[in-house]
Amino acid sequence: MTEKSTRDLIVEQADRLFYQQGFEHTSFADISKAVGISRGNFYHHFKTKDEILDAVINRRIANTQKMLERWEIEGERPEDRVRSFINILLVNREKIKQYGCPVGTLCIELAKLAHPSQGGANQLFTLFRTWLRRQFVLLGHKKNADRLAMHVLARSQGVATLANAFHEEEFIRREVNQLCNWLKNYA
Amino acid sequence: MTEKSTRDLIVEQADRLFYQQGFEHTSFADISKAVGISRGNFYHHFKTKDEILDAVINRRIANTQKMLERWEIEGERPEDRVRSFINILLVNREKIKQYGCPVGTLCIELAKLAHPSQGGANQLFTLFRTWLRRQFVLLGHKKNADRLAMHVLARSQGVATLANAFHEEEFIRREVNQLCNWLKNYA
DNA sequence: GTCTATACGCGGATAGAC
DNA sequence: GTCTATCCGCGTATAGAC
Repeated sequence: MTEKSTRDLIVEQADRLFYQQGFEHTSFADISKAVGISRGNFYHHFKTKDEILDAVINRRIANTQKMLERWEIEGERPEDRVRSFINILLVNREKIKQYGCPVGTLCIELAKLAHPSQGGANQLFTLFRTWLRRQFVLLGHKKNADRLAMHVLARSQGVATLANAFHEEEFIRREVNQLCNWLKNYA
Repeated sequence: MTEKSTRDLIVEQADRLFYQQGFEHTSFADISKAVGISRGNFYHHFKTKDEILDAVINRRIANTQKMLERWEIEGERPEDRVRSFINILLVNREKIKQYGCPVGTLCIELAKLAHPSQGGANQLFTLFRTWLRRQFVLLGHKKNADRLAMHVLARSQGVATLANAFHEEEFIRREVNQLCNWLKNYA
């Protein structure tokens, strides 16, 4: 069991704080306090805040890829795998009600900031899009695979946004069930 | 034709800038520059930035109410009115691709900031929710009216978020058509 | 690698003249 | 009502000791 490097700890805490408080609203002081190091030490690992953001995005991309691979292995049939995706709305419902979807909210924030790392954040969406598309191809919907992938993505984003605003658990359950029913038409 | 007061001009420009750049990212300097007044003059009209935010939210609430009333009058049948709502995704597609949905993105930002005006921003969602619910009641779906209203809201939010990330006009058109088709089941 | 001290600019907010 | 001048704290970033 190798110990986590300070750098890893910084990225880990920044990841959490960017999600919970937003990128711009999170200061170096917040992160250094969370990690338990001085602000000065910080700059030994990252020169700018934007560098931390890129590290956080890369971390999220790596974690997402691992998760998608896991779903690919665990889900026997493609429809089971798509259901794994839909179900994160339920699995993470508490966090979503508080902070929204980590992918959607970051992309939205970076778009408003006209931030250079927008593309990196959007890659997270693309990861899901490509993975979902593959599942629909496997289900025999090659021609409409991308259309169907985007539809599932959009539905789940909408649920996350309204769950964040209204905090209604029943709403999430209902929409998840509905989306799973919709999926049956293509399985 | 009465002239616009400076106060109105401030709220108008703040409204635009909060939408385009986000609330936190917009500074007093940005707003005063847009209005063409000095920063000091500013405080004659608003004591704090939060006061401007509240004024912007109230302006949006008033404008939304007017729009909903207009749709109520213009749309003969309830299904026409719901279609007016769905169609704003197309009417405002350029702005949505650039800045997302004004309601959704503000609510998400204020949630991350744990801002006291969250409730005010969420009221904008409630306005649409209540209005949509009434249309579904008129369509004879009294029991499921709120469920259907939330479904339409969620779908449109999801489309806005992905349109912002991917900038794909075809995606918006497709989803709007699909949602209009879905609506036919209830009309 | 980690710390303390510090520079520097910006954003929010105030005072007071005109 | 509008302006200029100014204060103050915070946030990013740097220098340099240990």
